[in-house]
Amino acid sequence: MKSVVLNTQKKLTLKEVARQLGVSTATISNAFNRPDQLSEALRARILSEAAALGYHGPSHAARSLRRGESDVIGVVLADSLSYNFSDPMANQLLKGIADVLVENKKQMLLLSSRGEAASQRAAESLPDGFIFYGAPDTSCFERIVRLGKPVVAVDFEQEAVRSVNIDNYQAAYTSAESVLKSTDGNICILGMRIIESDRVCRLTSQDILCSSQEISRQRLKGYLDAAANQNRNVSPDRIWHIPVNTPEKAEQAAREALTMTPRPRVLLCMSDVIALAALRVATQLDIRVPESLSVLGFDDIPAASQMQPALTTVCQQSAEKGRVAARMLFDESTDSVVLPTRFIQRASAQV
Amino acid sequence: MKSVVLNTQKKLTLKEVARQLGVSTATISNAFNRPDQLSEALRARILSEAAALGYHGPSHAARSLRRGESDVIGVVLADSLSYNFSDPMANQLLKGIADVLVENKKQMLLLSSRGEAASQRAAESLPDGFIFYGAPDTSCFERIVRLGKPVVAVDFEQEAVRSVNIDNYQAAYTSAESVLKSTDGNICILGMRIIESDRVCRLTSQDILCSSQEISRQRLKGYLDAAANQNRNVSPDRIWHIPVNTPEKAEQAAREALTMTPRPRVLLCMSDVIALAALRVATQLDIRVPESLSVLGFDDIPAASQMQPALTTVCQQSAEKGRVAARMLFDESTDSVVLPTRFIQRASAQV
DNA sequence: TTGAAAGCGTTACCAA
DNA sequence: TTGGTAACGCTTTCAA
Repeated sequence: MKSVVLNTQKKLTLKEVARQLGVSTATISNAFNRPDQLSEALRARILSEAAALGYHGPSHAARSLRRGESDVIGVVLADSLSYNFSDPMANQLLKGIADVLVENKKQMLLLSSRGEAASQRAAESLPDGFIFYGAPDTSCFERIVRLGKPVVAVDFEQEAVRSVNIDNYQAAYTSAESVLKSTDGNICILGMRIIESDRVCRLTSQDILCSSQEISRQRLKGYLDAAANQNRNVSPDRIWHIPVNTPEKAEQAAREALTMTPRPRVLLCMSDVIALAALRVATQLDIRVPESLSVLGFDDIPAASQMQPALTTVCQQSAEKGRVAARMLFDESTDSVVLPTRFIQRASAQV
Repeated sequence: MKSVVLNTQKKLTLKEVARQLGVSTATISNAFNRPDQLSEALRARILSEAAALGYHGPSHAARSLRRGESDVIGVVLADSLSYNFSDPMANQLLKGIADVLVENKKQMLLLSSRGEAASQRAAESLPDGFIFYGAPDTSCFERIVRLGKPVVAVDFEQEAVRSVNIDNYQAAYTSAESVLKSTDGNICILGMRIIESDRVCRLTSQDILCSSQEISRQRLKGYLDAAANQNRNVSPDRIWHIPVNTPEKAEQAAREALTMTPRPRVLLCMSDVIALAALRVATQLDIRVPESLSVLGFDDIPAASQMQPALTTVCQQSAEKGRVAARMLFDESTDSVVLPTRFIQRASAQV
């Protein structure tokens, strides 16, 4: 990359500034890093003259090589950055993390655990600590954990790494129970990433058997147990797999579900993005909510309460998750935590 | 920060690995950075043995000190990171930037131009280039520009710095013209950050006079000119200032506007966030859109087309803005560009 | 294909 | 309060 030449005739280093100001390098360094090590007057003079010279502070690379710290925290996202920026939950999480990083004077480097190996690996040694959001690529995760720096896992669990989670099973069970208790009729379940497939489709009885710790599986189990508890069976062909949590895919699944016969009376959705899509499809199909259809969401994203009708859902404070995770990075004595969730009853499903 | 001790008895450096594997440091370095400089077999052996030893690649700090490049790009946001994560336009922009950075094997460091000076300044020398989103704090901007590294400005203009913009005046003028042409009656304008105030309020005639290059001012001028062109005057007390582009503040302003007498027949909103809030308030007040009220937005965020009724608005491809800006960083021969916008007619305002 | 050695720009120790 | 100086871990040139 070419660079604009300004008042710089040669590379301006701390050493050079020291020479020009007639003081030692240590003094310049102290002026920038340890105000208490020199007189206020001298420091002021150095700072202003350095700026006049065009020197705006020590090189980050040299500084962090020498100190062994970069003041940068890496946030490793399970999916591509691109995807995460359009996911409301990820945004809330990042927001929470950002708040705490600012408080602690750290900067935020965004990484993806699916990132192209070679190019990203070089950057992995930069941060002083890591927050992983969502179950990452295993090799990436292990590599980073081996660095021996503080690591916090959000929304998944791994031995020897502290984590921030919610009880997905319990939250799903409780919310579904509340809704089902007061609403008879057929049930459909819409969830993201239940199986390995990149298309919207229904499950098979085989798919149900597989159990795992993944979020979607936990929620599925919660919904199914709540239904079973009322002697209501949900057959696999009434459960939709949605490959990615986007409005487009969700609408497709919702349309399939709401046009099947017999039509469902209750839609249990594993995310608000899905539930909101379902509400839109219901409107298009002239199905009245909650009179003819109850819709349950999960997450409580900002749009959930703004929707008409407002969405009944489970609130998980994603920003708070981010804050807690970031604080764990700075306080190594904190243990893993399971954050509480709250069932929020609004208009889309009466209780 | 304490660190977990694993199979590491002492600090594992490239040099140490070289010693243990019985080869030179240059060879190890080449194994990681220049595959063509040694035999495939040797490289494979080195990589695997190094990993076994617990060495996962060169230190970023040392590497970037030596090379003078970090492979990190800084994205400097005008507001706090926290705010940007809840702004749909910012998310789209970041998404676009992320796509191009991944292609070019760069990592993304998030900075705020309002960030606490001291803590952030140290990190400012890390990136190889910068994208500024939104008019930044002047001192931060100047400091970074002086670094002499590639810089691209998005949504504002500054001498000597290439930028990516849209024509806010024109877009506002054209869209307002289309809507006003077919709809008589009173007009209200709702915009964010028109004046310096942290409360929702109406403008005064004095406020109108001040002109600036800021986005909101440009859009305001566009709306006012389009109205004037039809001999329709919009008095200052029919123009609302909203301090921050959030649904809450926007709803407050929309409620004030929609309950005033005489009630407006047209609402020109400077963002979709505001326009969508207005649509919700209209629903609450039983005002029919578009029969009794036309609402015009700006941005075309994803939620705009999902709303009932769908929002008539101006599409500015924010993700594309991000992509273009990022590409400019890597191709210094590109000049500033003004991206086109498109008027999108949907249900909230008939044309 | 490999080895030796010279910095890259700082910080922090120790002495003055 | 200040100044010299030895690392920090790596890349790259040059010679073998």
